Amino acid sequence: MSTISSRVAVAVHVLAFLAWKRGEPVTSETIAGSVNTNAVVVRRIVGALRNAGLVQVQAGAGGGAQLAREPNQITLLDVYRAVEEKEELFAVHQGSRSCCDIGGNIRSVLQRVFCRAHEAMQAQLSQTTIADVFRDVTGRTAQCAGEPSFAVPAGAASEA
Amino acid sequence: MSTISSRVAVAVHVLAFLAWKRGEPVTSETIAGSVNTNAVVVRRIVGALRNAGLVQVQAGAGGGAQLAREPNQITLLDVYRAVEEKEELFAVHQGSRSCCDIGGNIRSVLQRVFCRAHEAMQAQLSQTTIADVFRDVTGRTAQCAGEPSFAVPAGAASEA
DNA sequence: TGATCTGTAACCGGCGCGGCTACAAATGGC
DNA sequence: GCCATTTGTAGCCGCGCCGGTTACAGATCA
Repeated sequence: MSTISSRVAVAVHVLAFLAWKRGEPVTSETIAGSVNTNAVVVRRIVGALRNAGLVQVQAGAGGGAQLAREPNQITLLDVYRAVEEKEELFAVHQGSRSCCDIGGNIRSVLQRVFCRAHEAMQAQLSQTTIADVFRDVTGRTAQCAGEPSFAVPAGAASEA
Repeated sequence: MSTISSRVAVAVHVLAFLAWKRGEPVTSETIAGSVNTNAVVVRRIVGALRNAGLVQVQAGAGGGAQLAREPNQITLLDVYRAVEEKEELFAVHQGSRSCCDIGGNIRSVLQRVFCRAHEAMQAQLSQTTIADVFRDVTGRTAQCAGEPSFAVPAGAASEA
């Protein structure tokens, strides 16, 4: 279980919405209407996006949030890092150091392997921008192929 | 936050331990000593590995778990899929369908993008085997490629 | 000044996870 | 057959994260 929190998805939604309402400040209440959540939740996420320099926010009457960059200059990796401050994707337990070679040394090995996997995921995220998402969302419900193929020799080990 | 549960890390640890105690059944109590956790937790994870065909388990006196494949025939992707039945890595909210184009269509777009990222991570996991982990942990190469007793596919549950 | 909007703290309920106990069932030694 | 060992699994608990909500101070503009 334990998925990555929906903050990433909500943040992408917010940025796509701001790309739509280009130029005018949008209030957290309005955004919350599209995202279908609470305005405070939106403000929390917008705050993280502001800290990352992805949006500009102005308080007070007539205020709201706007994009701080061109949509094609914001990758989903930027968004991921802005709202998910986790540094490790995989949790690693603490092996028993006084038992055997395995328990004493496996932690660092696992951290290295899992870090590579995490980086591969982030590299893929960096290939998509808010502009891409905006185009796919607004452009006539672009064909949603639900079954992507797998470019991995995974079966090699699972049947051998 | 919300990391992937430590079950993956524990499962890899268990398999590396079984690769070390090659040939003899190992009890959940013994494994728990190396992993530094509870025996029931180990049994839960070993059960998942058994369902995935990665280990053989025998109940009763003198029982325990053994590898069901060569260590170099078990990838971390196999392990990940065995213990983490989650199909989606990223949680995606439900946008408001009655608001605008964004809220109504973003869900499928996000699912597609996040699915690609998830697959990239899995592809990287498939590049590492239990034999690799065992070698890195112990500094030795796994004693593989000489043990014929392990090629038994399914029918022979009891050996020796 | 008053209305609007952000920023943030505080609290809540839900849920996944790991640790733990307890017990039935399977298994092998005697 | 009997007993010790071990798995399998059902519960229960506490912890921590997450999203939802209320409340309120500060900023901003007409």
